Amino acid sequence: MKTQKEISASVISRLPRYYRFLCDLYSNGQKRISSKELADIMGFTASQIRQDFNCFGGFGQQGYGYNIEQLIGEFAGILGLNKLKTAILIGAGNLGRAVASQMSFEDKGFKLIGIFDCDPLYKGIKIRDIPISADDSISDFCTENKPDMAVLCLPADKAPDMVDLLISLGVKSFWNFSHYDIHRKYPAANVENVHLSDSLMTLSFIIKNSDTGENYD
Amino acid sequence: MKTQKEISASVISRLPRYYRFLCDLYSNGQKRISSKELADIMGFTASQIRQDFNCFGGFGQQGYGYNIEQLIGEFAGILGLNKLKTAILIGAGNLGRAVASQMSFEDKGFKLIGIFDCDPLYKGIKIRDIPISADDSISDFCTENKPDMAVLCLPADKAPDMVDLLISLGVKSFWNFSHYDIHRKYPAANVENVHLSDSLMTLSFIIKNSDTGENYD
DNA sequence: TAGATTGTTAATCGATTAACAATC
DNA sequence: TAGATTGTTAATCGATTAACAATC
Repeated sequence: MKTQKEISASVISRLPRYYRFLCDLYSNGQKRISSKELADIMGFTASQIRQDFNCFGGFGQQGYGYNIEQLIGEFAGILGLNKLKTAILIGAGNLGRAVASQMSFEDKGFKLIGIFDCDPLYKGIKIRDIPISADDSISDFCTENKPDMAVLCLPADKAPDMVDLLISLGVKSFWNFSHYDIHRKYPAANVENVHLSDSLMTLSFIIKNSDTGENYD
Repeated sequence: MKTQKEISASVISRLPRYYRFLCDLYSNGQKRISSKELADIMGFTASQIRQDFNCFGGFGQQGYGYNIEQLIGEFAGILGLNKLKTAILIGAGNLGRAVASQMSFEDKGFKLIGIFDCDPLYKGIKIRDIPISADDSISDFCTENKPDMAVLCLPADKAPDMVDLLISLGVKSFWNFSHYDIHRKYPAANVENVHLSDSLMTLSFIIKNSDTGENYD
């Protein structure tokens, strides 16, 4: 097993995109692709694509290009999508329910095994066959089921205590939709933040700057 | 009005974060901050913060630091949050309803003025006092109300036609939760993509690499 | 074989960090 | 004034692009 060393943040940020575009191409029936062609589709340079791919190994063939099906397999491995990870959802509000019902966790190797909310209103309602449970059952559930990851869809003010609890119960990874900065207190935790409001502010910035006549594409 | 020139993508990506942290500090009652202190909180270097701020002007005072309230005002202006932009939501499924009901559009200068879905099941249901309308009323609505931005919460297969329609109706900006690549066909459009599945794959990658013993924080 | 395209090294470009004079 | 901290220039570092020999 080859040890990956020092993959830069820039490269990492492009990996899911490669996977996504390659899956699209494959489902359109395409079998092979050159770095040049992929570059045109994705808006990168061919050089960059070859550099990125060669962080992980020589997947191509001179004079031919890359086999798309093989590449998809390689990237699935690189991203760890084939590795089973159990997940729980904390917070069954609008966003939590949307994430639980729409996100294809399975495609990424995650299995959702529990949903929790402090509001008794939701208790017993099922999403994808998983009943929403009360917050106070989290400890027992985690002790028994040892989930790997928690999706945090709860308000920022409730997040700190919840993270303390989950960390103490052995949860090491977080998909964090709240605005609580987990890394500050727990630098060793695996954290991926989703800040929808940051994204909307970025759009606001883009719009403002396009309005002033600066071109922006 | 000073023309902004050449703000790099790296700087832009940090702007919402600055705004968010500064608002937090302000709501905690803090009045001033030095680049050093902000750097410690945000995990940046003080140098970088001063460089970033000075893309937009000299907001600080030697020997004192930065006035937080003033900075928030500056960043609101930079991000265009004070500029009113009207928005419509396309797609009132789980995710669309979550975004419509939870996102504070107003804080970012956006006003949600219409919600549309092709499923007649939703017709008439109100979210935040805005009734969900049928898809076929979009043309008339846009002609009359000229929305600036559309939030796309519809499936990728329906996105291309919808974007064609919206562009033809004068919509120039998109907050795009679908996986359709708008920029490819419309490079001049203002687009901010939200790819939740990319984010989840990134977490999968982080988890996989933490498991192999590589440390990752 | 000839043509195409990779893998990889070298060159360029840009972003981050360090340093320090200016100044509040 | 002395101390602190900015604004800004210079140095470093890393990422992207270009080039080309290797090879299918």
